[in-house]
Amino acid sequence: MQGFGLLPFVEVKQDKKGLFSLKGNNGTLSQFFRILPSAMAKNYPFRSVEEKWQKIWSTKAAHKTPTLSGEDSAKKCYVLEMLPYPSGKIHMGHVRNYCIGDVLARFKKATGHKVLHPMGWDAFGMPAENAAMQNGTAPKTWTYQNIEAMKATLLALGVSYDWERELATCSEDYYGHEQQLFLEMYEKGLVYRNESWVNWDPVDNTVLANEQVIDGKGWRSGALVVRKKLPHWCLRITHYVEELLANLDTLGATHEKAGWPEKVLTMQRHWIGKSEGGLIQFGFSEDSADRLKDYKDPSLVVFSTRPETLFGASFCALAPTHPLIEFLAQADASLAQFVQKCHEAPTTESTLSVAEKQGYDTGIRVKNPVKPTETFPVYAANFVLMEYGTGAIFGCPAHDERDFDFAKKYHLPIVSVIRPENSAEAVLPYVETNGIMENSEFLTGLTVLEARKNVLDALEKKGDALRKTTYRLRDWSVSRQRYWGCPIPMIHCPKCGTQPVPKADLPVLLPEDVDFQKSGNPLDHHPTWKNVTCPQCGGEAHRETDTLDTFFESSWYFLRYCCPKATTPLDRDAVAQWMPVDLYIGGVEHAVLHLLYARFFNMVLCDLGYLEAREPFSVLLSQGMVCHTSFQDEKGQWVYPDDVESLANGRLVKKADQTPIRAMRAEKMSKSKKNIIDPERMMDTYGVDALRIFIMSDTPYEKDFDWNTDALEGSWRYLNKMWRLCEGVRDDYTFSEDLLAFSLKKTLTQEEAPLLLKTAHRYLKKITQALDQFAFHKALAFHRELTREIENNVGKEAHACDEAFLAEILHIWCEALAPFAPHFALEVYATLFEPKDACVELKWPVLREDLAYSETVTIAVQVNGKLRETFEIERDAEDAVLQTEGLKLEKIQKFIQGKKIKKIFIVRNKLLNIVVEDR
RNA sequence: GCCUGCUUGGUGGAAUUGGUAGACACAACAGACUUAAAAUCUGUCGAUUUUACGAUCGUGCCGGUUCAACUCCGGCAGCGGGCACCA
Repeated sequence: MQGFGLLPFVEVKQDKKGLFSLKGNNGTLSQFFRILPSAMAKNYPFRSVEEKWQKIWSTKAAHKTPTLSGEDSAKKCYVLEMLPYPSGKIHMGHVRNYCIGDVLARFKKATGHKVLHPMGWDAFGMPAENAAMQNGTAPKTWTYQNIEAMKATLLALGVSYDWERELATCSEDYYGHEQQLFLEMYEKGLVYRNESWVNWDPVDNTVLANEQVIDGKGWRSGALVVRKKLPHWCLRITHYVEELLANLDTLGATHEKAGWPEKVLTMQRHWIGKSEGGLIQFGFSEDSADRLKDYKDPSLVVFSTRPETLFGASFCALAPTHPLIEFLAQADASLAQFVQKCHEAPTTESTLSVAEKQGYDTGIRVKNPVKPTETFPVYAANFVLMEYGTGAIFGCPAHDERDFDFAKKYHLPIVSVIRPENSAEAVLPYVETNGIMENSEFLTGLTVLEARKNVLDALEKKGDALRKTTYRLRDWSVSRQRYWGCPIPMIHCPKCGTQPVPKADLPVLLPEDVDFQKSGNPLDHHPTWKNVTCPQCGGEAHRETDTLDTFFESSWYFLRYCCPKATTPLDRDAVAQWMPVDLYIGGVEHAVLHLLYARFFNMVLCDLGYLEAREPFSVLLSQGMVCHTSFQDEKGQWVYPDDVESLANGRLVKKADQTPIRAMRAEKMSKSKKNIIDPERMMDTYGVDALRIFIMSDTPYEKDFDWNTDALEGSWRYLNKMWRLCEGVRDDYTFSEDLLAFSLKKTLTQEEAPLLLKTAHRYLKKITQALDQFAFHKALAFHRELTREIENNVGKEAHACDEAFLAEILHIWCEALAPFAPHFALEVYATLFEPKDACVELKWPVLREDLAYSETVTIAVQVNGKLRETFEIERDAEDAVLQTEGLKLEKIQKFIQGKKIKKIFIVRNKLLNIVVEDR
């Protein structure tokens, strides 16, 4: 039957199953569509498909890590996602993280890499103890219950983890080995015990991290936090500071290779905070000698990065905890009072920074080392930190804002010693370092940098200075007065002092009969656990009751994944095979602490002989947060998105009582603001693959992601549409097993290949490139375009595209989707090509590079840089041909008529710009 | 305050790294199918202007380089992130 007149050309055909379909190729009916009984227009049955493939993966051990032989080493690929804390439920942030990791792991595996893709649990930490205090569940029970629940969700998500390598950091096996590593570090001199100031909660009897101090009060007890000196176990991360800093330069991304984001490298550089300067000695003035005759040091040592400003110095300021201040306070009650006041003030660095600058004139005076006739006062000051430099500074008010404020407050002289290069006088404080020295005797007239070198040379010669580099980074205090952590394997003996636990006695196990109702560290008031005999003298001794900071566990878990069953902490060969991690994916919130500690550990373990690669993570992908609008009711209470209803007039009300709701801006999903979407509910409603596709769509991985359930539904519709497309194909075609093999073997020229095959290869190339650049959202956009091409052409071109070619096209289409939607892709693959389900994961399609470009190109024609017309021409046409063709165009003629052509610019295969005289 | 990013339709975002701005989606609107709805399919969707063909403007703002600028340079504004008495 054929149409005529205004009716489109239509062909009605009846297929094998007796269904009718219409084919048309008119503009209004360009779509191939099918008349289907409503029962046939069914959706992708995600539940059964997911269940089926997850079962197959598990029984066939599809995600087991391959063993590597020698020649495989170039093909190894270690894909790692930051291990989660088992808080109880998988949240959307996790889903995003693990989807990125899984797409990469599956893509790498499909392209022939030998992939290690493990998962585990960062299982020690406070929430488990809080749960114990609140509901009496033992931390261990609570933690393992959570692990079980979260693991079930991850399995349901279809993430390709090798679960045989799963580890929980709270297991004896893991922390026992960790204790051994701790002892080896101790033997190497990398562990020491130190007294330092901590935030102490006097009600809970525990140390608080800075983040746990809120407005100077303990976050749990509400008690006023005090500073307390406490013995701590510390790790000498500062021994590695130069390497930690220098290697950052090698980690960045280049044209040739991916690397770490520049942002993270910058943050680590700042955290390390290297500054070069000098230690400068200030002698005490003669009139102070009397008060200082019993003081241990004959002079005051100050660290400065700006020694060239010494001629403008007018005071020294010391930390309240500086030994000189402590010494003077013994004889000066009001100084002691001032020091006391400083100690009581809120103690976090952020609250310190807003506090007013306060000083106390000690009455002591020091001599200016470059001008010994001049003396100036020594203050105790609340803004000087004992932890940085020497805990003492000299102030040059003219060239430092803080010193300027201080000098004004206490009426100290302000003398300019640097003037800007181009003007006679600076607006003070002048803090720039480009300038010329003035009022500085032998330095006057020099540039700042010359003066700095000069003055240090001069002072060093006299023995009054020593060049020195200081860092912001401090040694890592790993002690926590907590129960649910790795016990520090040390013993305190009243006779022999502190002794390491003999390695044969490891692991030091956590006791399980613990009382959480008393405040303080449960290990400390356990009746028997800490009683032990001294390994040296055999006398009565007691265990260290501090446990390790949980960052300790996360600093080496990625190494243990290489050899999870090893009887030593690490198996050198296995680690050498897999390390470094090729792709590390996680949240940017770990940019500094975790990633710095892990790098440090990696270096230490190299030096302990466990591995060779000094940097653990080659490429770091830091993903953005998952955000959602948060809602508040009239009373300012947070409301779950699920409890909010949008009325026809656009207003928002509470479902329960129809009271108005206010929508706040989108921010990171968090329990406290209730702006959370439960991944499991989304998986139940739309299926896992829809969720996986959605979370990888639209937004680049590194940016924050605004949750949008409508758009998730769009991904679900996309899967249904593809599902229907496949049903149509199945009705029309049967692909024999040798068909594809035949097609792939065949070499094809541009002329032989049907258009759709060329299109498929063009998109395959784009999708592959996008994935190589981690542009997942673009890969999916291209896949949608490919789907549309297939949809628009498969019916129409049935005779022009024989079955072998179509088989190849559909292979590309299905395999390119597999990393994103593995269940769907496998099911489609199985129903089209592989009815026996023999295939448990798909290979990446083979690209026919020579077909991946079309033989014609569109040339844009511009006149004076403005687009006026386009035309089609065969690829790689000569410039002269392009020019003639372009100038021939009617529209172009209109624009250049009667004007003189000045110049013509030609970009091969792209564009033609005709520059004419403009009148 | 210092250091960093970022700024493109109603929204998320593309743009082969200087060469056709708005791919692909979400939302919205219109139409087809349907008794109706849902689903599905089709179309429209930066602004101004034009009956129409089209034209002009348009990538936070101002200026520059260039045949050609979202892209490069200089200045400004806004938003986000990191660090914050660091001597």
